Amino acid sequence: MPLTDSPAKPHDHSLCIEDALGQARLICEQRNVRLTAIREQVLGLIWQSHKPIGAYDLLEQLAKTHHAAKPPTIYRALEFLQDNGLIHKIESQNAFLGCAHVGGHHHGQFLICTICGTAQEIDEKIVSSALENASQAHGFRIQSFVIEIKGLCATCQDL
Amino acid sequence: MPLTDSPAKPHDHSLCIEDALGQARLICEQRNVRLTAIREQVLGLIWQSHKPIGAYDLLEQLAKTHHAAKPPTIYRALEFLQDNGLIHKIESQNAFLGCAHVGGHHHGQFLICTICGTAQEIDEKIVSSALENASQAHGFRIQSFVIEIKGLCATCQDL
DNA sequence: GGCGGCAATGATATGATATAACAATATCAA
DNA sequence: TTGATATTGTTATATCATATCATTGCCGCC
Repeated sequence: MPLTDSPAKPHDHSLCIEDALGQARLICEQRNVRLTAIREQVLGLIWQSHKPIGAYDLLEQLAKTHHAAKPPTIYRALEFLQDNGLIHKIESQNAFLGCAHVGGHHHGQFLICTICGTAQEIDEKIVSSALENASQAHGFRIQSFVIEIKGLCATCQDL
Repeated sequence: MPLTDSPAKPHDHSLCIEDALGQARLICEQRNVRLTAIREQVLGLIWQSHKPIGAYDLLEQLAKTHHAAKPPTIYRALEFLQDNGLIHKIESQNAFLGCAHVGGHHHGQFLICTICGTAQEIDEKIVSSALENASQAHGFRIQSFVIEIKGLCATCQDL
């Protein structure tokens, strides 16, 4: 069962990527949307790292094989991937990350290490229900949320 | 007791502003840092709205009375105000908001209305302890966090 | 008071992130 | 095949943010 839940643990990351791409193809087929070559390539580039990656860094990578790539090329692919729940944007870094829980509801919770830069996506019921309770207490109805927790991952604490 | 906890409730907002500026002067005196004219003016401009405001919108306002104002002018003031816990940045909007709980620890929790744009700062123990629990479960040590909840405020739900 | 050091601001330039608008091409169903 | 729609190409520009160095202001110290 690849798509390891922890970027901190060592693992064969090429399996993560293949798995993510495989899931993406399935999802897109189910949703009847087109995972075109550009979109798939961008998703692959995003999955090559457990760190969020910026749009212009992606562009630089993409441009190596796709000479015509320009900012809109990347941003369109990113928009598509977000709309279909395949990636998340880390708002506090203007950077993008593969979604570790495709298919589910789509607001992530992220643990972002301030040393190594990895971002681990979690999906903790205790967090979402706390948000729900707190919001209700203020008469507020949730549509979505941004949860970005900064600190030290297990590995970097031991350095 | 001004500095109302809910921008949704009607209130005399000029009191909010005066109160915020008064608190800011106190804090800066205590911390032995200078709340200069520019910094105070920027803080006042930020407090004129319960909506997060962008740096260039602030610049436009500031420039009306301060002809020399340029982007660095604003960003320096914003940095100072953030460093001293007087404002927050809303990461998902690249915009700034007065801090409703000056003096305390400094990561906010925000309820942001997708209709009217107001952002209410809350400080719910249930949320912070849920984040703490969830992080610990993953061996992660929290340094700070970004919590931005989007949805409908009480007022806009009734429209 | 004047002088030296540091904090704050001025000024210019540029970097980094993101989108608008329209043209050209590809895909696919009828 | 053709027409409708989605995708990509292309150019330009909007928006957000910082680097750098010069100048000014503040304040303690002699």
